[in-house]
Amino acid sequence: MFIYLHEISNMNQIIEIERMEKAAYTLKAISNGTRLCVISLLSQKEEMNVSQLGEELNCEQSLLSHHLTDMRAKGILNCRRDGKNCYYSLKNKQMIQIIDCIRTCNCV
Amino acid sequence: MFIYLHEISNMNQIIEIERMEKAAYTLKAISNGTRLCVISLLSQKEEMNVSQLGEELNCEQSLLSHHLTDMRAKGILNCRRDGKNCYYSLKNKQMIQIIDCIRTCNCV
DNA sequence: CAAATATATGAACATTTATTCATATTTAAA
DNA sequence: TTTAAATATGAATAAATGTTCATATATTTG
Repeated sequence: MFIYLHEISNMNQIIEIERMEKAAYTLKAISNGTRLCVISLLSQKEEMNVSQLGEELNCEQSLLSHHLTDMRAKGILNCRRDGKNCYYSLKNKQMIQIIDCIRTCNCV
Repeated sequence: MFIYLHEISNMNQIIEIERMEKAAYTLKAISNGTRLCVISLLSQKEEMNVSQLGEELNCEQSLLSHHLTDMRAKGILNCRRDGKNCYYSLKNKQMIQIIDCIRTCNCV
């Protein structure tokens, strides 16, 4: 089955959709209270290990680990092992902007 | 059952968690390719009716309607009826910032 | 090496979100 | 005043996310 380009009403629009899909993928990965708190904490503290995060967030070990593992898999966090501990940090400092944006945005 | 304030390790943290939960609520409501496209379009065009949005987004009528209704219910969009048409617009212009933020953020 | 600590993993289940389909509602126009 | 157009709604289902629990892995320490 063939698709002719002229049948596509607006090529730019299609590319925009693709970008928005990609953005949605990242947004989904942070659209959760616990995850946003992790990002917020890491925007202040550069690096924290899982136990530290767990204490601050009052989040059960396994659940937090799942969140962290997933955020890491989706390119939001970095992880570095030091002995028994794993230190997480923001992969992309820009992510803080989203938190700031949410903070200043009067919708929140 | 009583809760004593001194048992709460960090009151600010708790408030932060609450804020992040609220932020997550809004973020969830926009963390979808189609929804982000709606916001993006409305950041350029002020107002669009459902048919116009449907054409641009190549999205089935009922599905789009569900998205719009939900975004409206969650305080993201406004809706105004004019004859047979319903015109949607951004309730909060600030929402554009999130789109911009996503655009410039190199994570996307 | 055995025990303890920190963290990860996988499976099962619960909850949310997305999608489809059929039908209802509203308004305009023939 | 029936018909068509634009949009909404609800129920059913599918797919994605969140949560829990039991257990695994890695590392350190006695």
